[in-house]
Formats: sequence, structure tokens, C-alpha cells
Amino acid sequence: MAKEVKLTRNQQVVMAALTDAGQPLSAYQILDLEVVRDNGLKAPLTIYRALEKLMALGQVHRIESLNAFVACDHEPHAEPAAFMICQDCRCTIEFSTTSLSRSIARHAGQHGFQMAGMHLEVSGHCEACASAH
Amino acid sequence: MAKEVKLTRNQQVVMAALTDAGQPLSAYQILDLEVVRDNGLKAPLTIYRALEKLMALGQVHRIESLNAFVACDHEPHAEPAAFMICQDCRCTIEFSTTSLSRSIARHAGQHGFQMAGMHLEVSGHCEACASAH
DNA sequence: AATGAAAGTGTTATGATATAACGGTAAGTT
DNA sequence: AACTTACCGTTATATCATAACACTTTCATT
Repeated sequence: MAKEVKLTRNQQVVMAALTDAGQPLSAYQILDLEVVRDNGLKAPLTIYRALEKLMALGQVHRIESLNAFVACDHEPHAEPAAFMICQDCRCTIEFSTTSLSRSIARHAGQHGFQMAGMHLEVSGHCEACASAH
Repeated sequence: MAKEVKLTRNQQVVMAALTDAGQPLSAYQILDLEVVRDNGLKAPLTIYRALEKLMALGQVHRIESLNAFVACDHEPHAEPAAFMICQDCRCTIEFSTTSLSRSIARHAGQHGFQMAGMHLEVSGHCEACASAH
């Protein structure tokens, strides 16, 4: 892991829930999990606060098109995120954008736009779902 | 224009509001505009229904990260959309993804993912705002 | 013109997502 | 200990989006 930051109890609980899920969950879906409620988290704000911190640490990313949150599946990072989202099983695959973001930044520059960050979401069908029709 | 589809009154009102605005507006911001209310549109659902149609026609696009909608500034299209969004003045610049989406589709394919569509949002500073600091 | 299908509309209610405001607590500086 | 900073619990509220139902308009086809 890049940088061991001590997470608070609430943050650990939310992080564990997302890691276990292996797919994006909305804040309210997290809130409804038994393992979360049993740990005393019972208000939306409690979840959102934990998520906010986890996103700042790059351990969780937000999927805009789903209004949901997903555990980062490799090194935590704040770098531009990109996701493939299966329309069938809802699984997500995160991929790196190092090369892509450079070319997009250049493209933006041609429009006089100074790029600060980017967010890419690709929808479609994952390998398992595509082969199963 | 690609295909002249006759818009209903509600759809025309919403389309005109977005075109006039020249920046993304939320459904409720549209609803609150005088020009919209004066035309008798007074319920959220009325706005959402018009937006749904306009998006299907490719004349309006949704900006996920803002929960807002923006008028398409060139040929209406259903093609993968990409936007640069100024964090200062909130203006958006839409750009084409024909070359980009091909390379992303190829990238996805390497992960066994069959791409259906994509949505790219670049945040940063537009030329005017960047030069004004 | 009659008729029937499809799309659009108005209205009310509700669901889903997210944050504001306030006061209190925990943990680490110095 | 005093101070700072982050975190937390609670209540209320803001914001975004859709369900359900009955009615109307539009328009191709008979």
C-alpha cells in the first residue's frame, strides 16, 4: 500500500463494505448493510463523511453515472479515474489512464482549456456477461 | 440539422431555455426560469419528460458530475459525448470523440469488455478563466 | 371523417441522493 | 493542561428523479 493512513472505525467499516461488495454501492445501500448497521452507523451523513475521506485518500472512487461508490482495486490514487461498467451484472473494471489522460490534456489544450482532472465511464458488457449473451 | 423532428411545445420551451443558458442547468433550475414557468411548465416531471425526449434526439446531453443538462452545440448526435467543464464559470465545451472512442474501445476489448458507450468529463479552467487567474 | 395506436400531458405523491447546522468527542501536538 | 484539528451523532432539510393514474393530442390507416 502506498501510504498507511490510520482509518477511523467508521471509515474502516465503510471501506470493508465496499471491498466485500466488489461492485459499486450507493451510500444508502451501504447504510442498509447489516455489517454496517451492526457497527452503529445509522445515518446517511455518517456514510457520506466516511466516503468523503476515503475518496480523498484515493481508496474509493465515485461512479457518477450510478451515483455510487466503488473500492479502488489497486494502489490508492488520486489520478484521473476510468471505469468500465457492465450493464448486465453491474461489475466495474477500473483501468489506468496515464497514457489516455496525456492525450486528452493535449486535446483540451488545443481548445485553450487547462485540464485539472477527468472522469471516464465506459458502459457495455463484461467478458462473462457478453459470452453468456 | 440532421433530422427535423417536430418538437412539442414543452420540448421547445426546455430546448430554448438550455440553448439560451449556454451552460448546464439542472432540471429544477430550468423549472425555475420565468420563461419556462410563463409557458405553463410547473412540475419537475414535465421538465424531465421533455429532457428525456431531447436527449433521445441527441439535442441535449447530460452532465453526470453536475446532475445537469446542456444543449448540444453542434449536430445533434447520439454518439459518445465528451465535455470540458470549467470549474470557475461552469461553461462547458463539447468535443468529438470519434478518434478517442475508437482507441478506448480497443483498450476495453483487451480487458474482454465489449464497449457500448462512453461518457467523458474533463474538469479544469476555460481559456477566459485561466487567463484571468 | 371515423377509429385506434402511440406519444404526450397534468397532477399528486413519493422515492432516492446529498448536505446544513449544531453541539459534542477523540486524539495528537506543543 | 491548553489548543487544535479531525471526527462524530443527531435532526432537519435540500436537491434530484420517478411512480401512478387519468386524460388529451397527434397522426397514420381505414
